[in-house]
Amino acid sequence: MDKKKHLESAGWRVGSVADFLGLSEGEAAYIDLKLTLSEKVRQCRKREKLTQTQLAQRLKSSQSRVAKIEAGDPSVSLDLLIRSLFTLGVTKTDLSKMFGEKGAGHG
Amino acid sequence: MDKKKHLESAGWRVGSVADFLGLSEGEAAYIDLKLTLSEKVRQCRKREKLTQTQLAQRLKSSQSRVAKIEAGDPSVSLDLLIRSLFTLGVTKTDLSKMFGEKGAGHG
DNA sequence: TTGACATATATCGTATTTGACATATATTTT
DNA sequence: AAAATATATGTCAAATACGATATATGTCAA
Repeated sequence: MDKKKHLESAGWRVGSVADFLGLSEGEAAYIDLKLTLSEKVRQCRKREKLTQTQLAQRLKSSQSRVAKIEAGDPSVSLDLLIRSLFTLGVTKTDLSKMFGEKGAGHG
Repeated sequence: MDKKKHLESAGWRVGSVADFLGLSEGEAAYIDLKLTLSEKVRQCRKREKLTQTQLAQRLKSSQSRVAKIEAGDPSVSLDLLIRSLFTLGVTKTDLSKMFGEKGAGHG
């Protein structure tokens, strides 16, 4: 987790953040994954040169929900995140690579 | 291909092929992914030698829902599937491998 | 500045997903 | 065999995720 490193370098004692918030390892990983994928949706949408409205049409959703997808809003499910990526042409193999890397890959 | 059989027995409304009912390519990939992950949940749970009831406790869910997770029931979200895997100790890297190894380039 | 377009945020009625429960059916143990 | 344990299936009210809509803010060109 390089998010952890980042927090640590900012002075947080991060080994215990999840505990402090009452989050299990699994819950933390789940939240972390959702944030990672929300960034990927924005990346892929821009790569395809689509507006949020255009992506929303393909998803049969709305611009406001796409905005929430990309903002990492907690009301957005993993289902919608992954369907968004599939709709943007991402394959399972591509997704696989996304899981391995993290964020913008600076590190 | 017995995947379709499996899908049908699990209650998915899968027509003869993924096409002529409005099942887009993205939607088909999404359903396929869910089925793959449901199998992984059972594998991982058994590897950990847990009962459905024990896993349900860790998930703060119920035995019947865990049964549905593993049966590939359509009422089970990707969120719950992936939270289950994380709860079973699967890492993002492990998940990455799951995505890669199956159905990536189906005919 | 204005106007046109893109994105963010809030609310709301609806649809889906949820845990809980009951109960049926394996499966294992004694 | 029966008892104990594990898993499957169906139902349902409540929680939550949804698309739609309105509106605010941002961006960029005329």
